[in-house]
Amino acid sequence: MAKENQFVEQIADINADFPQWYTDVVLKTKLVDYGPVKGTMVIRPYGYAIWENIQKELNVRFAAQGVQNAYFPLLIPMSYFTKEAEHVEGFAPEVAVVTHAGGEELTEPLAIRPTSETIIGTMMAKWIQSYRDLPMKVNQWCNVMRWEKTTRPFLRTSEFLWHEGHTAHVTAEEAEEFTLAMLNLYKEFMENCLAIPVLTGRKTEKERFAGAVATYTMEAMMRDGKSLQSGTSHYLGQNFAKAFNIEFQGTEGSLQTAYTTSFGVSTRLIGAIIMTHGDERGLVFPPVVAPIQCVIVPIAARKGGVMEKCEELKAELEKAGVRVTLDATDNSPGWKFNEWEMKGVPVRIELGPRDIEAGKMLCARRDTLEKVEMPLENAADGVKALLADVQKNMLEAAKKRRDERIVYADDMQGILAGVDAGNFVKAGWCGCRACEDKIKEQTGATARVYAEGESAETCAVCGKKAEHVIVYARAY
RNA sequence: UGAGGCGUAGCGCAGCUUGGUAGCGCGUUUGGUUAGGGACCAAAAGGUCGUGGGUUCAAGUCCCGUCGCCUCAACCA
Repeated sequence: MAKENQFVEQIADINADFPQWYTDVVLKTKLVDYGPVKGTMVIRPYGYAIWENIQKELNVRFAAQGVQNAYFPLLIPMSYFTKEAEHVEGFAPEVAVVTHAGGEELTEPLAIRPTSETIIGTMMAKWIQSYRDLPMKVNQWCNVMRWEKTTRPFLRTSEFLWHEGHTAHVTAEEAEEFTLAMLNLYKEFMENCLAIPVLTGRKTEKERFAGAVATYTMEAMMRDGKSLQSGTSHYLGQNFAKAFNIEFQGTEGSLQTAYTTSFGVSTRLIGAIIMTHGDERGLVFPPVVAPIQCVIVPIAARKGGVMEKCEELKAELEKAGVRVTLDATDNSPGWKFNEWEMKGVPVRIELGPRDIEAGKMLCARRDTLEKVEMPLENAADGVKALLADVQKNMLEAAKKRRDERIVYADDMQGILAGVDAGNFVKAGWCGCRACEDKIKEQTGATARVYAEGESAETCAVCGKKAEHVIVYARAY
């Protein structure tokens, strides 16, 4: 029992102190470390592998939508930002600027990109002349920098990795349609790859991206009931196209202005995975993006034939495309069980002399902590089926946890009580900014997303006729 | 930027009230015994106590400054 407590002390209690649990778990599992500059993080191999898996999954989906990868420069002339009034106002406070280079002061300061609409808009203006050049769909995987006041690994760092897709279209309808197509692409990816259910829909004016006509979001519920904006897709209308002169000749010869979109998800998604699925033992990774999908723990490893059999099994699983590791360290089996559970590996195989003799292996799944015996024969098939079931079960479990915590309220008291209890709260809204501000002021909750297709009688704040239903939650 | 907390070995901490030889646990290294839920024995390595100044015969400890980190609020993916 004393030993048990010793283990528990390694990470904070997830229920008692969620923020501390989060910090403990990301550091102790070696996903990330702090960089020397405040707000920066080092993404360590175990964490970066998740990002690479996310990239792989998204790239396939982008390609299917005709989006091509490219790369644009890190440094953007400051003057580009001033071309779109709302955009510059929204980002000015958090832009880092290079003023000196080569030992001299620059004639024009250079912004380190906080996002690339301005430079990509400039380049698109150069590349687009005819309706035949449209639609143009590019994406880049890159880092961006936003000088944030307070930071947390993955969730909010000064520098972070993301992808940003940018498209230009002939008509508003086509651009809007594409904006929603990307939102749906994200939703499918979140559910099938990360096992994270999301609420999708439009943001209120207040929460809209600086310079967009409409911002669509996906909101995920974390273990503590708070919401995490996990990705956005923006319909930019002609705001940027006009500012950067993205113009083309149409079929009938007249000069027209394009309609543009942008969309992105970031390394914040790694934080979302951790805070959606994690438990008192540590991380729980969905198999599709898990850096290691299966770990083999040899039991009584020095006994004859055990390591050989483990190596054999490892080779078989590798051949079948399973990301597998054999833990050949000298640590005790119990130590390894706890370690790999903390690291969130979806399936663990325990293989000892007794199993080998019986032609079996013991498989422990991380999501439910159940152990099942499986035949060693055709082990890869069994493991792959188990991984698939873990993936499916994780989404279902997360969806169930979330749905139990979506409640309705019809006044301010109800919203406050709801978010205090760690819920998403749906409530009627008249549509005015004053009521939206008042909710934030009095409850700390913000309007996360419109609950589309739902209706309510009255606004929870002013009691006037409700025009919309809003999902309110406290957010990261 | 406001409020609180913390900087002592790789990690977690004690020591500070009342100044007097730098400590504990974990980890690491070496050798051995172990092995189905964080094993054990023995030996060893590892510190300008965040940093600058002051008080003192003497500062991890007292005083002043400064830097950094964490949590909570405001801003944000």
